[in-house]
Amino acid sequence: MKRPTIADIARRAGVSKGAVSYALNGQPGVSEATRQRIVAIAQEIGFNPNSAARALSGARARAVGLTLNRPARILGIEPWFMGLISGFESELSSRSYGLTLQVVGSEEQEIEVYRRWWGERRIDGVIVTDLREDDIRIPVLQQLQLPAVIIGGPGETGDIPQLWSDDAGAITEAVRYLVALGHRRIARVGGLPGLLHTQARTRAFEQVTTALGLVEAVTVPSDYTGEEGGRATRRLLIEADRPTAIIYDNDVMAVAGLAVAQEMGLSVPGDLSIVAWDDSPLCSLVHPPLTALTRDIAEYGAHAVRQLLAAIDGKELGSIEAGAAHLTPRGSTAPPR
Amino acid sequence: MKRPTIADIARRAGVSKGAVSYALNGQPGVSEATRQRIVAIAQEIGFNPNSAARALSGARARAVGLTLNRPARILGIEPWFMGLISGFESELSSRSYGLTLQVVGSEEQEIEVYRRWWGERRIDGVIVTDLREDDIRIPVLQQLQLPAVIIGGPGETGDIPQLWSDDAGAITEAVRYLVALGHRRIARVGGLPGLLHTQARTRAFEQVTTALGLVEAVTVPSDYTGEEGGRATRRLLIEADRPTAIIYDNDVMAVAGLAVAQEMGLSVPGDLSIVAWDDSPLCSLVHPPLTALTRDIAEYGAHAVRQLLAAIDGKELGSIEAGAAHLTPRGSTAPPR
DNA sequence: AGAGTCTACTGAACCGGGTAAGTTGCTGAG
DNA sequence: CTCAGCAACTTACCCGGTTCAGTAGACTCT
Repeated sequence: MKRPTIADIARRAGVSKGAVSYALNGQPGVSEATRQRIVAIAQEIGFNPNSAARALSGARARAVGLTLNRPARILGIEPWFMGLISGFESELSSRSYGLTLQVVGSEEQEIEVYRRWWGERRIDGVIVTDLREDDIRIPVLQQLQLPAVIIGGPGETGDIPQLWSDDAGAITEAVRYLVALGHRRIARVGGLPGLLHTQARTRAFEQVTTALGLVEAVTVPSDYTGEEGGRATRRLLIEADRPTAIIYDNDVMAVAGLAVAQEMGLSVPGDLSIVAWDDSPLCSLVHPPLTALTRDIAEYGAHAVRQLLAAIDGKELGSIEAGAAHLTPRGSTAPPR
Repeated sequence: MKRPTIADIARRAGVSKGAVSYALNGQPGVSEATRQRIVAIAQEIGFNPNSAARALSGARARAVGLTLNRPARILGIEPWFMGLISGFESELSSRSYGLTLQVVGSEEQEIEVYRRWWGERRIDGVIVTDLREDDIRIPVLQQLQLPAVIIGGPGETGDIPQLWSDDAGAITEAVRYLVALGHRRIARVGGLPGLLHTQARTRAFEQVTTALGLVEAVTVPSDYTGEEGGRATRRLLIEADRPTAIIYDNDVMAVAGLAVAQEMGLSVPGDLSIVAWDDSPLCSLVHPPLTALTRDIAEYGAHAVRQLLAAIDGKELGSIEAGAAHLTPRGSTAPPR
């Protein structure tokens, strides 16, 4: 089956290629009657503009890129990325932009992918996650002048727009809630310590626990995986004065922590209360269902795409703070026995 | 920063554009000395061929497409798709192909996406999942002559190559194992009944349970979500002669089933044994860890991509049966009390 | 020596859109 | 009547690769 081109439409409409292009793109230069005739023909023969030809002349690829820097076995179970992707899509598909994905193994590889995408003109912009201190990806993006939006932070990103949420406020709410229930020994199992949003959470956790006079409110660094989250939990629970509540930096570690508690014969929430960061179906799936810090990840992703498309169009929206996560109490939190 | 083109290389090397193209693509027509000089210059200035220009002349977009037909909230937690994607990537990135993703809401929408991708020449082929009986996507793919590989089945797909695994063998192994442990009342919570591989599993489950003389070995249809899986489990466990073992068609439903059992005060594996289909970190995350039917999903995906790239190159590999899943016993199965 | 062959290129067309510049034909003002 | 001005086009070139049809020069063969 041959793909229809604007030349086919032009022939059938008895006009030139240029007129067809003007008509289909809503540009002035054709009469309303001709435009409607051309649009009707395009509809009829099922015309879709060749994206390569368009990209070649218009310099717009109509696609954005996303790299996933996580080992394969974690990706599958991390609801976070898929939630983001769904959010991206909802915004992209309505403007008929594509999403190009690439799994990478390191930040260096990620940079290589950005360079290649840029050189190939494959994408118009990228969405960057996992912002770090002195992030080595930022100077590359600036040098390439590749439109980008960074999710995570806040941090120093030069003129690259960011999107972050008020993690400090959320964690403060969670700690206050646990204290109100009567907990005094609260611990936290953190995400990758190198990430800026993890650091922001750690600082906020320290501040609020100090302010409330909680002793031994430690953060155990971890890496978002179930294995590490479980190990960290075990280390916390074998202490003589073990915590009565643990806040986890993601849902996967929280579920792993729940399993460790059960394995050690502790009842949740009787002996241990659990709060997960980032609500996902996973939290409602287990027994007891987990109290979580909920935020709309898909909406978060959609927001990032809107910022990116604006940047691509040359309209800088600047950095934006999205709504903070809020506490969704479920069965995993209760007053300590 | 200006993107380097072959014209830049040609100027610096003192040859024509054509010679540069031959040199970089390993075509005959340039001397070895010239080729090395050109490659060195390309390296030095960081040249990447413009993918649009390439697609426009060579008719190869160097990208493959994947649609995800699941509601957003399920996608995040279904390790299956992300596992597949990781597998795709490992094979695609080594040949510097891209992966274009699109979330869709229905098969009709999925077909629209295929038509658009084809018209736009955005991709060279697609990977199709969730094969159904009399699948309406197949005639469209054939009409468009869009190279494709179908994951799932086996079923009638005309000349479109398929990739499937021996689900019948795997489920037979699981049932035999449970019977060997002493179980006589075994139930199954199935996936979406419309999918061909679900039907194959259902038939095989019926056959093996009949052959072993198990009465009341029912399959409760479900939809792969935790909610539905939990509901189906509850329905099974309130029966007077409730099953002592349940096989679930995916890991998410199995975890939900475990939670329901715990919520009803049943011990796993004491009162109820659980087997999950498709092993993922999720199965090892919960307590007790779930016995699962393990297969290498990433390898499965990589295999599909190899088939697809062969089809794109005009070399039909035909339909292939991948290795069957095998049983990984963990703490969720034991002899019934 | 002259014809034929081969290597190593060059030049130009081509892919399918976008768009600046040019060309009509018509209207209306002076 | 003439000419400016405008709408409604057409023409032609551009994007950056690939590829086919030459062609110059070296080399071989008789």
